[in-house]
Amino acid sequence: MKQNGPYAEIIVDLTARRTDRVFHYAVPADLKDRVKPGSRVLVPFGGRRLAGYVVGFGFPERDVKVREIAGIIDEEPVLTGDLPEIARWMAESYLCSTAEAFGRIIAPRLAVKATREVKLLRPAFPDDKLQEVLSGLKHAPKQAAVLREALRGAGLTRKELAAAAQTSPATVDALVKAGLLEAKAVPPSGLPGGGSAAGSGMMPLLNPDQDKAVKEIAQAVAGGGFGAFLLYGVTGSGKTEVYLRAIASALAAGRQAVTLVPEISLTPQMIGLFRERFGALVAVLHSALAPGERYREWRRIKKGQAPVVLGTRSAVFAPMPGPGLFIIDEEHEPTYKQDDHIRYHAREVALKRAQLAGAVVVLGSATPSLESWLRAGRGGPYRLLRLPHRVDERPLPKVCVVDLRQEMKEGNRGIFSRALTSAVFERLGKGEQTLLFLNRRGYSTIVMCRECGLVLKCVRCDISLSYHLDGLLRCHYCNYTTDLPGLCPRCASRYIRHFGAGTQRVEEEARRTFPGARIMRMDSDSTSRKGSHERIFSAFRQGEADILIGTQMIAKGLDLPGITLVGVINADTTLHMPDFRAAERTFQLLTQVAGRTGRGELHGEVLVQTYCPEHYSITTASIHDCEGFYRSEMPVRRALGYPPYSHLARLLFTHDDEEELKKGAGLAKEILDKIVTEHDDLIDVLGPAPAPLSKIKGRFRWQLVVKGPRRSLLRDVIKESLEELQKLRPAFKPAINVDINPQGIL
DNA sequence: AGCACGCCGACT
DNA sequence: GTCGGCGTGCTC
Repeated sequence: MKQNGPYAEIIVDLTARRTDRVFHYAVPADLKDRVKPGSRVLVPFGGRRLAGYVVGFGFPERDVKVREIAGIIDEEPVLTGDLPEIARWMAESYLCSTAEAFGRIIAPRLAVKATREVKLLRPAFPDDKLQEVLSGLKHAPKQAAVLREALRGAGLTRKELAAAAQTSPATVDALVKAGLLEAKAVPPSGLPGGGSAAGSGMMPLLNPDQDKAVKEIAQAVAGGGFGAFLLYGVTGSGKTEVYLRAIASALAAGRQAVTLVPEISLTPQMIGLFRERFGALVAVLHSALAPGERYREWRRIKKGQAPVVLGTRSAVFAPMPGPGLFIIDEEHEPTYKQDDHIRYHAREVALKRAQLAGAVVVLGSATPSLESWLRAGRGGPYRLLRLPHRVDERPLPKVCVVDLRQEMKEGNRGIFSRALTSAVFERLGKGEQTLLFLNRRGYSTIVMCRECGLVLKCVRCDISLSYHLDGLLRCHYCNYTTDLPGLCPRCASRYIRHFGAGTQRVEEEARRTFPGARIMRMDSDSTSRKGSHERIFSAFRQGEADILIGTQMIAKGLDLPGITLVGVINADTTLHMPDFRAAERTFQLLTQVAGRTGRGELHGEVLVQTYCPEHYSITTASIHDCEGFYRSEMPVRRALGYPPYSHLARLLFTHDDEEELKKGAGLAKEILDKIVTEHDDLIDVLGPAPAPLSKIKGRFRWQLVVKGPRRSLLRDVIKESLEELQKLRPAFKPAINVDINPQGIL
């Protein structure tokens, strides 16, 4: 960053290739002390005023008339440390403007000021009085719930506690007033005196695997250089404890640590766990924070007062002064990839920041992504740490695979197999709970033979063909099309057709099959209202229903100890998504679902219904064999040139006139082909083809899939083609959206 | 992205 | 003779 000149170098807040460069502005005398690198300022630009980011100081290259900065937006610089460099790297890697990257980094709008005390609440009575206190609250169930939450996660604020118990802060106040909860004030600038990092939490003993992992990570952190670990631990193997110890080692080295968790895991219990261990050193960042709270946390992080950061995806941009550790829990989760605006991957950003800062990255998962698994292999850049044993040594649940073809042959065409039906009846008889899990309904319809399980796939891309209203089957990668066959090409059955059942149909059939059972349904329809998601969970946890039917969202995160049976209605919907990650998603989903059961005292069983019982993603998931899955899937990816052996980009073209769109996408293809031949044919351009969702809000969508082994080359080729296309405007009509390494091709 | 400047058709 | 079409070019 240049510091040698009187003029502020500023990137203006515009998303256009032509303006994505430095502009120089004079700094008025009254702002001299406040305009610094990383400041956000207001500048005149053309006829209007724009926000701009100060990136340095210098002189304009040519003689231009320099205007004056009109004002300053924030009291202090917002882009400090490595963040400007990260923005440049993001602009480069994800093909967006620098201003956009800046915007994303400071995104959750930094409101102004608001700095007041935080009060953490904890129970104010001895443990042996608990029963007594709870029985005293028999007629105040809300208060009892609050108290239970306070016991689970010591050190939550009034609002957090209220949210955890699904009540209002007033209930919490009542308990404080009754003297059952006490408030401990923590100044927002709360480094406890003496520099002691520890909160009051007890440290559980480590098993040998955990101990080894902690030692290796701590050693790397102390070393002060870049390093990356894949912490591969089965469900319940105590990864979180390893994280907490690793964080302590970063604090000991005088550095800060960021822990990213998927949205769904950032529960009050999780926050409580961190606060218990690290007290006021913890800052929490997530989307639900009010602007004032967010700003408070942001400032504490920036000043180094809160060196333990816990948050969701965007917390990867937290402004730590000297980051020493980045932890990404459930690193395989697709939520770490932003799927609108700038399509960044938090894992990649964390790795980049760690490289810049000389920090350590820990990627934790029970089912690591293939990308990370490959990198943790022999000769790869990550070190593999294994936690093969569950802390409580409880066995993983038994998984049974039910062959729906067999059901079909024996005349059962319903949604529930006989095995699942009788297993549900068994739970109903014992008063235990069942979870019926329905994978998200395929957004595009696939065609399957119900007798032999054959799914028609593109011979070139190995992607399931989607059935379209025009009666054709089509590959969304390369646009190969074919007619819908009347008979199954493998077994000549007539029962080859498109299919898929929604949650409502499952609910109807469940009500018919299990009369008298209390059934709850949870999907995006029934949970659109905020908080209803949590409400359904808590009602179910309290035994208000026997059967819970739901989609994706119930597979993750939440504890439902009463469940002893999980039924996966149809594993094939995920398995045959028209996406190269379909098998991986299926494996992860089944593994996660299996992790939902047998968490309480009772042990659990999982029944997976499928027409493809011999598919490796199902056979390996059923015996909890992650590595077996990789052994089967990796060669497939390698043979077809998919990630992790290559990089893939999706260019999405949208326009409201379909003809113009097709023309534009075709033109883009020609231009890409031309550039690619200049580059040694290391890159494949597939399509154009209609996107799986071929029309959204009246806008048609077509896509090109570009893949190649080298990411930088892929990016350069796309960049060049985008520039060519821009030159052709306005004759070239469609809007273009680029996603480098998309998680799915929706 | 906006907003100007600029060079050709139908209006007072 | 003027209002306004939107092509193209710049913004410190």
